[in-house]
Amino acid sequence: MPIKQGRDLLQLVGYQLQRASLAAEQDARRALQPFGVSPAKLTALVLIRDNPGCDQTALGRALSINRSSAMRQVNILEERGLVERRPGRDARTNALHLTSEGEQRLGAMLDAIRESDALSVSTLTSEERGVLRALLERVASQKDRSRPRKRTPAD
Amino acid sequence: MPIKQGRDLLQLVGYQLQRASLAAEQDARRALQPFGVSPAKLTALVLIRDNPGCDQTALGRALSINRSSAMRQVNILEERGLVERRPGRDARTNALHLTSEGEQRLGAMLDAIRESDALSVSTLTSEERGVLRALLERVASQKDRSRPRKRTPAD
DNA sequence: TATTGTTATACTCTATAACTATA
DNA sequence: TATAGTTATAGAGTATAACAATA
Repeated sequence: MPIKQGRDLLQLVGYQLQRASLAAEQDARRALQPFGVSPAKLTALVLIRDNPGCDQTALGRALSINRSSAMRQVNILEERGLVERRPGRDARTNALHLTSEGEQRLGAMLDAIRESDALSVSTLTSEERGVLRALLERVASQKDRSRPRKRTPAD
Repeated sequence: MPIKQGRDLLQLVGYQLQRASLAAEQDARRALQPFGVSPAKLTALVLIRDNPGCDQTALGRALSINRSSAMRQVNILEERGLVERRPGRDARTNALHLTSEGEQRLGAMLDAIRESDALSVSTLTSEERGVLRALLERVASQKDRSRPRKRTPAD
């Protein structure tokens, strides 16, 4: 017998967000499996491609992780030959770039993820998808989340 | 200098879902911190309260985790005196119930989470929140996610 | 002093695989 | 055979705290 989700959960936007996000993430993970990367790593690759020469700390901020965690991700992408560290704007920083292999593979990954994304929301009309994306963008980019904000994720 | 999110990311509903979900989850985590539980554990508590006597495997399915992972969560909730295992419908199964302390604490947790949830979507009108919840529900409960589905999370 | 990268360490959450005891 | 619980183990992802080099 299946479990009931009562009103206390269903009324929470955060609960629905989590469930929808998890479902889409699993779809994406499956689609990216042949490439051996997670959805988060694909995001990192796209950010590096679109911000060539960025440093690890900035990348981490964009991914909502701290620079130590960002380093780990970059290490993995570098080991796989997708990303390289070049000398940065000063002697402390690395400039991140995709390798040519990284650029090539990323193209195929994006094809796969676009297909998977469409499947994740295949029950919505094209207009509804637009509405959803716009509402989500407002929630995600809401600056004041009340409460004392001190650090950006934590560091 | 901040990092640019190009169109390749912004056009993906899954990307926006993940960002909005993460933001709301962090809000929830902060709100629940005084209670020492994560958002996922709150979900487990509500599901147990609303499905008294359910077993661990069913709980896991509702949480999209397998029975081994469900066990770990129940162990923690039991250690904290919020949940108890009683004899189940047959000798293999446990019947999960909230303790009286669990019921009491859950009430306060729900107050906190409702407030946090409202803050997470405070830039949306009440109507927009309803639209968002409805759209998310359809994405989350979409049954056919194409591709060969065999196991429910994995087991 | 502040910042970047780095390392070591630990924690949370999840999964897999195997075992047991039931059914 | 199939199912529920359990255990041991491993992996991914993140965090904290320190340190060195540089600004």
